[in-house]
Amino acid sequence: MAGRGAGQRGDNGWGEWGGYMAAKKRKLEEQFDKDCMNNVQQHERKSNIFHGISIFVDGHTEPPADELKKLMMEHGGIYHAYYSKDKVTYFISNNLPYAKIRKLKPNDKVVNSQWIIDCIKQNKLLSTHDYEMYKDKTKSRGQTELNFKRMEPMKLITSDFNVPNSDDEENNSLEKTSSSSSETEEIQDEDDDHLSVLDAKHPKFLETFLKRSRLHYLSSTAVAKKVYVQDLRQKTEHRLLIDKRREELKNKLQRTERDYLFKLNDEKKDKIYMHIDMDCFFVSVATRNQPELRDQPIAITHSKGNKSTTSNEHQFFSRSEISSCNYAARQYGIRNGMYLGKAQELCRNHQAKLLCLPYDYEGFHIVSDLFYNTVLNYTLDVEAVSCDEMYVDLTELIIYLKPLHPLTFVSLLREEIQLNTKCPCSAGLASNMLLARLATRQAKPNGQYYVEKGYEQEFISKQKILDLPGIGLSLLDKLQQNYSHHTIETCKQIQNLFSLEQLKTILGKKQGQTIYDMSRGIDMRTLSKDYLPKSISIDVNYGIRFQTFDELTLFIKQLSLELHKRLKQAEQKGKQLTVKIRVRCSDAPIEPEKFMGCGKTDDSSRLINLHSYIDDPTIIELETIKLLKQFHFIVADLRGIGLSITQLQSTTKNIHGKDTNGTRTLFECNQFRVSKPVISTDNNQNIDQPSESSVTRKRPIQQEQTTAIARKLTRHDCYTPGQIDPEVMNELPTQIRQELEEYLKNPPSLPESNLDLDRNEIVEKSFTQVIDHIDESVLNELPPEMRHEIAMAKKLRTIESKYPPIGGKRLVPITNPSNPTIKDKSNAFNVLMNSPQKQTITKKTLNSIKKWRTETILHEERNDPIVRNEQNVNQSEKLKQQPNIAGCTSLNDVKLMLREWIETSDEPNQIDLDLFQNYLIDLLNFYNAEMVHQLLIYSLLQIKTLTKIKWNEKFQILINTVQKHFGQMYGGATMDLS
DNA sequence: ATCCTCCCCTAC
DNA sequence: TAAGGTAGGGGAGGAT
Ligand SMILES: Nc1ccn([C@H]2C[C@H](O)[C@@H](COP(=O)(O)OP(=O)(O)OP(=O)(O)O)O2)c(=O)n1
Ligand SMILES: [Mg+2]
Ligand SMILES: [Mg+2]
Repeated sequence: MAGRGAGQRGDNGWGEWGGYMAAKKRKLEEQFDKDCMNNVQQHERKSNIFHGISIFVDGHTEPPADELKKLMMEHGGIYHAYYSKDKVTYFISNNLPYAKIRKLKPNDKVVNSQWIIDCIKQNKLLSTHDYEMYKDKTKSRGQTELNFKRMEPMKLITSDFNVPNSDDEENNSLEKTSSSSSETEEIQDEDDDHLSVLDAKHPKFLETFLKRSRLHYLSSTAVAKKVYVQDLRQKTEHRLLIDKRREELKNKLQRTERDYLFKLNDEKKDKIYMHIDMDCFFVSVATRNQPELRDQPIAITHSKGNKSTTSNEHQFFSRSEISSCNYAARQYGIRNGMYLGKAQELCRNHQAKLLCLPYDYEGFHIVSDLFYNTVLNYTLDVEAVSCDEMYVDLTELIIYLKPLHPLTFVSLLREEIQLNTKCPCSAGLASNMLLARLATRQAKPNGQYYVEKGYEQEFISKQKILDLPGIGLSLLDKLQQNYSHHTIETCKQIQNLFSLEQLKTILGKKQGQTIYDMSRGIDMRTLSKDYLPKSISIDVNYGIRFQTFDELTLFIKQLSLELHKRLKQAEQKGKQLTVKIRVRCSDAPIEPEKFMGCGKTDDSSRLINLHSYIDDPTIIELETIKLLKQFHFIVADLRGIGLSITQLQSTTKNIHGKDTNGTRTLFECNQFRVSKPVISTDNNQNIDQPSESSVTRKRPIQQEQTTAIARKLTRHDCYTPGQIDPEVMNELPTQIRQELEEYLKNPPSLPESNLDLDRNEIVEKSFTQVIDHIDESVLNELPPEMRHEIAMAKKLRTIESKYPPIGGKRLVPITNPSNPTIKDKSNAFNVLMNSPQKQTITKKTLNSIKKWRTETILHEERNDPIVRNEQNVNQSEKLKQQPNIAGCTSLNDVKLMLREWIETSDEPNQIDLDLFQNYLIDLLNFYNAEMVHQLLIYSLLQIKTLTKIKWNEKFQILINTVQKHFGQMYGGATMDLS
């Protein structure tokens, strides 16, 4: 109460707030209208009271950060998007979490945002004295526990501000953390890392994140290996090397009886596939020089695992993910991908201690290269799967070495791998890839298994469905839905319980067929040897915490640049850009359990067709922002973003992809390529080093250019007349610039964007951005009209209803708006606000629910597959649900709501209008034209009797739209509304 | 029918 | 604390 005392706000204060609220839309309009490429924003200078003051806003404040930013700029101050020790004079925060309070340095001042408001109100720089928070802490460090107790009253004082729900946890964690004597040293050691260590606002975030992300490592190395194998395949030197190695092997082989007995029935048709995979790869690598450790349970995590605890206390449950765990750990039920906390718990139950080792990316590289090269020394019939795994077609090799049992060779091969890498691996052999892969599972750890001819049926029958590649919990769940009386587990059950037709109905045509085949051990795939990328993308769903659109823009710039680099590296350009966002579900807490994680989100994506093949970072950035603006989301709620380039075309290869033997570059990820790969195997027979062989290779494009262009032009209509062919520009030194110029001349069209409406929506978006930060007590004192507006906006976010597609223009048939049973689970607002134009709300909403279920099942319980599939809402059932608006379904309720709406607003808000319009269309689709008719009549009557003149025009548009829809349904008829 | 967009799922 | 990326297959349902 102190900060914004009642006395202060009386006349002046609230008028100002009102004005402030009213001015908001205009200001935000300005902000979003400005050139996106440039973050520098012009602000009208109103005073200079904050001259020399710079602030850093942390946590959730009221008003929100972007408002504070504007206020600072308007009054001569500086706003920093990211904390920097030297530049920032004040932290602005209403509720620093304890973790951050702990790290405050002696001179750091945390000031309540009210200070800024009050300064502006009085038009002078006030002392921060009365606004400082956590003061005691900053004066006497090293006595954290005491300090905190003295801080308590301070917190109480600020209790009329938003207090994060995490507060309690923080309090609880105090005793333990504060007693550590090394606490203060830690603080001093931290420098720029100071606060909010690294979220996506930090300029180095992306770099750091990618460097540390294991999943990024996996993705990038998988591609790298595919490229590597493909490159090698075209090298004659390497083929000679293989011949030599095979010859050597043949000479030193010591055959036993089984070798002489082994025969392929038909050397032309029979196949021997091998799937080979390193055992607990990351752990094996990390322990390859201390194999004595391997008897105890080990996991690879980012967390050191020190905080391991003997209690179940919430705050010590580590959400650091286990990348890989060894077999000693698996014995206790620990699995890859499991949270460390859970693993520690499992260990504790067995009186064991889990050893946590850090990632050794350099080691992974070395071992992975050795692993690949050891195999590739014998054959090029290899399909890379990942850094620790590949398929090999052994047929030809075994024929060459005959008489030889395949397992004899595999034993030798695995021995050699073990020798070279000091890491174990396992291999599965069979007549097709599927069975080979399943055999590997059987073989692990450190073993091999051959599903020989005649044993295939027996083998497949006992396999678990979940072990089939491509079948996960979701698909299994779908099957389970149809057989609730059995627990479906094995392939045998699939064989017996489902006909092909059934499977196709349940899972779709292709997946049905695939599962039908797989459950019978049938797999007709062959090694795919021609690797052609179909998409190149970058996703970040971690550490995404923005407060202003500018911060987001800055991050997009980095993403675009990174994506550009990847395209370059892959020598690809693309014609299509897809932007994907993840937005915090409204029912999800602001901060998820996992630190800096994305939590439960609603996802949306949208693509744009570019008019030419591009890889330019600026274009990517520009288009991304354009696409981004078509979504409706609250910047602070953004939790993830992804850019993807598709419709790729090689910049060096023949267009028709008819494999011009040329030149494929090694698409390697620089972050992880910390040292040159070790290429020598023990036997000193080497394969060319991947990176130098292909990355630097000059490409022979000139000769092919004209034909390439000719072919391309006949193949695609991707060039508008008069446009310079990018293929030609390609070879010019100023290529990028020209491309950009060209692009700017002919920007791709955004089919349904309507500028006016766009802007309108963004304003609304910005408005909704604030509503969460409005305190209840504040709300109550607002004038009725404003209160209503806020209430409506809030409703929109919590009710199950829909929001019109971008541009609001296109009329789409909307079949089903809502389902009350979903209401609490899925955030309709995010889903619907971001719904694609051309899709029904129904579908998107249903998907969202499904996803919610799956995520609950897969993520929260993902290591506990027993807990799944309960409340599945039948889709056809959903279609029968009443449409509703703001939770109202009955005619009377809706009428009451309408009346309130019309009564309290002089002018209808577009969001509300759209909401209503779509509700009416829902009703039509629900064959309740009668209700539509009554509601429209009623509304018109209200507008008339309450003399809301400004409503007429907008409402007429709504009516026209509804009429049109009505006409479509009823053969051109119109409703009589007179 | 087939294509297109926007998803979802799976795998490492 | 923690580093939840990405490629590719495929389905739903509207557009053509
Ligand atoms: N959820 C996962 C799965 C895997 N990986 C990483 C770590 C693994 O070591 C590597 C290889 O994955 P595998 O599926 O081959 O698993 P492992 O090699 O660890 O064990 P296995 O012996 O079962 O192959 O990928 C990961 O980071 N997160
Ligand atoms: Mg493995
Ligand atoms: Mg593997």
